[in-house]
Amino acid sequence: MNTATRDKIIRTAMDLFWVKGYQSTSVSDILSRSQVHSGSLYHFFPGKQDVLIAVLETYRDEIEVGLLNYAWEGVDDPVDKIFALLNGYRTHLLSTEYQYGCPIGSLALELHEPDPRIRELLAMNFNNWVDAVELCLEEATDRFPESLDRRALAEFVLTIMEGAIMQARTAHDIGLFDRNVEVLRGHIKLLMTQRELEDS
Amino acid sequence: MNTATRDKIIRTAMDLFWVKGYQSTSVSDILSRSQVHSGSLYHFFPGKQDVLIAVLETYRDEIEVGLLNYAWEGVDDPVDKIFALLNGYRTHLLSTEYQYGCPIGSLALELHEPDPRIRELLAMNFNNWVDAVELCLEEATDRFPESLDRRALAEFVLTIMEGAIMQARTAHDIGLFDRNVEVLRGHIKLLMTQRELEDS
DNA sequence: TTTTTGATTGAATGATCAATCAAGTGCGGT
DNA sequence: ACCGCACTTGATTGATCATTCAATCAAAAA
Repeated sequence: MNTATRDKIIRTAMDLFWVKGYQSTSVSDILSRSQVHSGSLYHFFPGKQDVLIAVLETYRDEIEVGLLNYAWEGVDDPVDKIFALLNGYRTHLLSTEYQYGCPIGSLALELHEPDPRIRELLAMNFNNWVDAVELCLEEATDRFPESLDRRALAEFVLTIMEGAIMQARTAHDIGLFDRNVEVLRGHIKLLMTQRELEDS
Repeated sequence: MNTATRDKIIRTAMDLFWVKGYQSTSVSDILSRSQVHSGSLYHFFPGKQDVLIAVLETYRDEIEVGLLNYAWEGVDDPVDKIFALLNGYRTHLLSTEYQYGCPIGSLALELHEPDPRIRELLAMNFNNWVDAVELCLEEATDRFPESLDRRALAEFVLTIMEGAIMQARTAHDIGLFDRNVEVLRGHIKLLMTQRELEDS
């Protein structure tokens, strides 16, 4: 199988879906940008929806190399890692003038009644993200109260990221992102203080 | 001006945009559902986008009667009000099998490069929501640390709502909503405990 | 009564959409 | 040399899209 063309389609679709969304991206947008002809696209994919599936599978398979390794370069402390991850999205927002938010979050809200496979892939992408944050929390387990529900807090961090991006993008104001992250930081500090009290 | 037809169009569009989103709702969807003919729609609105503008203006104008009064029925305590508001979205999510999330949040993420007027209306809707929560926090100002940034916490509450809906809807799992709200509740309790320490 | 005005009707338009397909190309195997 | 097959080309299809418009209606104003 000629992987080059297939991959060119996926990479182009990844970018277009990210910036314009799924519905607003036409198949011919993908074709003209990727310099591929319609017959080739339909040779590899039964339809537009299957391109989306391939895109979501790629995000799922590349979370480590495409996101985490990049955001965590030079960061060792597990708690710092969490905020480094958030800061990655902040940087993207700023450097693209609020055009690039979270590709998964945007798609999740855009596709209201998605195919079960698509919903599952979206959920899986969220899940992997939460897993990564949960791992950080587990690494730092001795700094948090024993009773902490680490999974719930990891899900909470995803929520902050998505909500902060949504608000900052809508208002074109990075302050909305920063204040949200600051409140999260305050919460995490409070949890750590609580643990210190437990230890003493 | 015949307000009846115009209003029928807006109400129908409100519902369709909420469930299907803006792009996935065709003008003929609005026409057939509202039993209005295309000429009438274009008599009142220059185009589809102007229907969206009217919808967003309606949300903006009716936040009190359409959302707050409903969610806060029989709730007096300002802190309870915040969670009652969140619970309103939870109820909608459940009773519609995850079809109805937050209409503003969905539109905000779906419209990637919106007309400035639309972006402004989306921001205004978020802003009014945050204002309402901030007012609750001000009513309860004596229960929170003096240094509390009430605006930031109100924005944070909106973030939780949007993020929690996004995750619960994607996974079709209300647990994701509930756990997010529980973490927020934990944070607010911690803030209140902090205030008690200040007072003693 | 006649005119004016706002609202309605619904067929028609052209653009754009996702998807199709028959004809071709190039290459590895025999 | 020949074949088989994966891939490419690009014109074409039919559906659907937002929008237009001339004709019509109803009721108030003149």
